[in-house]
Order: sequence, then structure tokens, then C-alpha cells
Amino acid sequence: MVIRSNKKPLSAKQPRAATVARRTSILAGALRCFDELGIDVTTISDIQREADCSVGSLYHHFGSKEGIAEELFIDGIQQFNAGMIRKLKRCNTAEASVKGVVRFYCDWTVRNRALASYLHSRDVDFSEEARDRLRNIHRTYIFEVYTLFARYVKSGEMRILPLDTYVPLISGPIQEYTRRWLSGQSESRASSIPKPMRELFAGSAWKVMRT
Amino acid sequence: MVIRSNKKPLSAKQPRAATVARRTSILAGALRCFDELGIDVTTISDIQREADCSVGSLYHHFGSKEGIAEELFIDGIQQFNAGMIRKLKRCNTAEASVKGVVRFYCDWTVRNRALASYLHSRDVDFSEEARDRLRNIHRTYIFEVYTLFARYVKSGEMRILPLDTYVPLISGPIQEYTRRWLSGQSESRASSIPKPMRELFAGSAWKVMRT
DNA sequence: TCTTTTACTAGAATATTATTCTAATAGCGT
DNA sequence: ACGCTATTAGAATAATATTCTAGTAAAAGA
Repeated sequence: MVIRSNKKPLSAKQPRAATVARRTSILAGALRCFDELGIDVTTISDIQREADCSVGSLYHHFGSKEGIAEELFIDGIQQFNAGMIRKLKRCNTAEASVKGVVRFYCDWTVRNRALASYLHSRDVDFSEEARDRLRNIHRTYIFEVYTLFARYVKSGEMRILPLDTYVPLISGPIQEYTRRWLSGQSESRASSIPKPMRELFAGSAWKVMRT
Repeated sequence: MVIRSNKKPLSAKQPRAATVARRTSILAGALRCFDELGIDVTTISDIQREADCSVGSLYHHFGSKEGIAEELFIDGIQQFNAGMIRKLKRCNTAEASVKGVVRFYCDWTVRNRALASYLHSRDVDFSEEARDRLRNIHRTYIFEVYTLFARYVKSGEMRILPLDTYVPLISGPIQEYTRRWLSGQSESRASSIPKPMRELFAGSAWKVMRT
């Protein structure tokens, strides 16, 4: 067996620029449809029209309607995760980090309303393969976040808790709050979440996590 | 205009027992399908087979596939809300009430795994009419809960906060935790959530709400 | 530069699924 | 028993997703 490169050991090969563009435009079109028409109501033709391409292309790139939905979801999660990690790396106290998570969650949701809304709308129901990918992404993400928080736990600034409770305890409330905010928001008008509200959730998270 | 009775002013008339039974059996069948096959994958024929009835019946009672989904959702929400209110009425301190919300959320989810999973899976995307009904139900529910909590806020045992933040702050974390628990749970094996875990979330909620 | 190969696009043909429609049946009040 | 309405049934139709075949364009090889 020959190893060609150290990245993407299997089946990879730089895709053409046009290909990337087409995929992106399809995903963007699908998101617009999901946002404006509703997910279940959106048909392949709707996406086709919005992305201005043929059915052939859609199926060539994504295999099925579900495939488009999965890709969009995974894409969104990765954007979110990357942003969160970037933000956390710039925090250097326990308090700033915990509050940083809440603030980032809130700000990102407002900045990416349509995508955030889509990410909230569904999480089950994907193919086994997609669920696997998501599990891996989640595991990696949790590991990275954990690494950034470990020192504060070790130094006694943050409570020691079961690993799988940090995310719910820190971001559960803001997550639930933004979910309601999103479902009240109609597509067009861009309102935002008042800063004192955001800070209330940030403060509460810290109240729970501090020792 | 003639008013016939003080309940359900329009269009009501006691439905036959058989009708109720059929509707219930269709909803139960649909839930089994959603749980075992996945929501999007489930077809009308699947539900038909599971509920052992004709297409005609399905459409007579619910109008569309979406109609079935909406009814099941609303039904589930109402069961949940009623249970929560019942439970809260039996709590008579601020602490017991706040913790009671968390405990009920947790226990109900474990006891009604399939339904809980369905309720988590979707909330947008319903028809305008269903969304309206849901909004009303939610408003009533919030009002009832608020009534039960108001005395503790007034007496100074609980923090005074914006009305729409109580639910996220109290149940956001357990909600997020159970969501993950549900998505890890495959249909069959009935595991449960360890009591200390539940109490951790109950305690955290109280820590945030107490003055 | 020409040739070969592969990725991509297109859209008609097909398969699957949701919904409508017409007729038949069963319960219920009078 | 009679008539009324709610309910059931399933064939007919409509809407939608997916497959397939053929053509095009871009990269790789000579």
C-alpha cells in the first residue's frame, strides 16, 4: 500500500475550485429554502431552482435530499465548533472562559440566525454514517474544550463534575433561550438579544461552575 | 346565534368512543414508526400498517401526514405540562419546587422515552394553525407555572428575573442532558439516568434561582 | 498538442409516496 | 325502521424523489 500524503489518507484528491463552489452554492440554496419554506416542505426542485443547477448535479454531489441536509448540518456544526475553540483560546481565566462559552453561543446564534435555526431543528434521523461522523466531530470537540478547561478544574477554580455535564450546565440555559428566540424570529427582521440578557446567562453559568 | 354549552363553543359534540380509540391507535402507531424507523423515513403506509387502518381513515382523522405529526406533538406537550403542574402543586417550598421541575423533567423523559425523543426532535416547521395552538398552550402553561412560583419570588426566596428566563435557567441544563441521553439510547434497551446525576442538575438549578 | 480519462452536468424516464375522491358501511338519534 | 352523519375502504391521481443515459468540460498522460 502506498501512502500518498499525510492528510485524508483515503480517497482524497484536491477537488476543483468549481466543484467546491457548486457544492457551496447548493448548500447555501438549501439553507435559504429550509429557512424560508420550512425543512419538510422544501423539495428538490426548490433547491434546484435556488441553486440554479440540475437534478443531476444535486444527486451527483450529495446522493440524496437527506445527504444535502446532513452535509449542511455537519458543516454548520464545524463552523460553530471552530469559532468556539478560537474564542476560548483567547480567554485566560476560568470565569472568562465559562462566560465566553455563553457569550459566543449567543452571539454566534444571532450572527448566523438561519444556520443556527437549522441546527436546532433536527438532530436525530440522519443516516448511520452521518451520525458516526457527527459523533466523531463531537468527541474531538469535547476533547479540545476539555483541554482548555482542564487547568481550571485542576487549579480548583472550577468544580469537578462528570465530564458529560459541563456542556449542559454551562450552555443549556442559553441554548434553550436562543431556541425560543429563534422560533419567535421570522425570517426577515433582524433583531438581536439584549446584552444584559446575555450577561444574565453568562453570570448564571459561572455561578454554577465556580468552586 | 345559539350557545349550546359553555365548553368548546364551536363545532364540538362528544365523539364516539370508537373514534377516540382509532385516533389514539393511529397516534400510537405513528409514534412507534417515528421511534423505530425515524420521522422523515416513516411513510403513510408504515403508519397505516402499524395502526391497522386504511388511508381513508388516516386522512379523515388527521388531514395529512403533517397533521398526524402535529397532533402527536401537541398531545405529548399537554401530557407533559399536565404532569408537571400536578407535580408542582405538591411542592411547597421554593427549593422543592425548583428541584421538582428538574426531577420531573428527568423522570418523565425516562418514563416516556419515545415520546420525549419525538418532542425533542422537531419544533419548527408546523403549520401556522398548529404553531398557534402551541403558542396558546405554552402561554397558559407558563402562566400556571408562574402562579405557582410567584409567591416564592414575592417572599424573596427566589431571584427576580425576566419572566422568559426562568424556564431556560431551571430546565435548560437537564433538557440538554436528556437530549444527549436520548440520542445515545437505541430504541430497545431501557437504561435510566442515575439519581446522583439528576440531583446534580436539581442542585445547580436551585443554586441559580435562590437569592 | 492530441488523447484519454475522469468529474461533472443535464434532463427525461421511472419509482415512490402523499393525497384526493367515490362509494360503501356502521352507529346513533328519532 | 328510517334517515342522518361519521367513518372506513381502497382505487385513482398528483406530487416528489431518485435513477439512468448521454453529453460536456476539465485535468492528466503521452
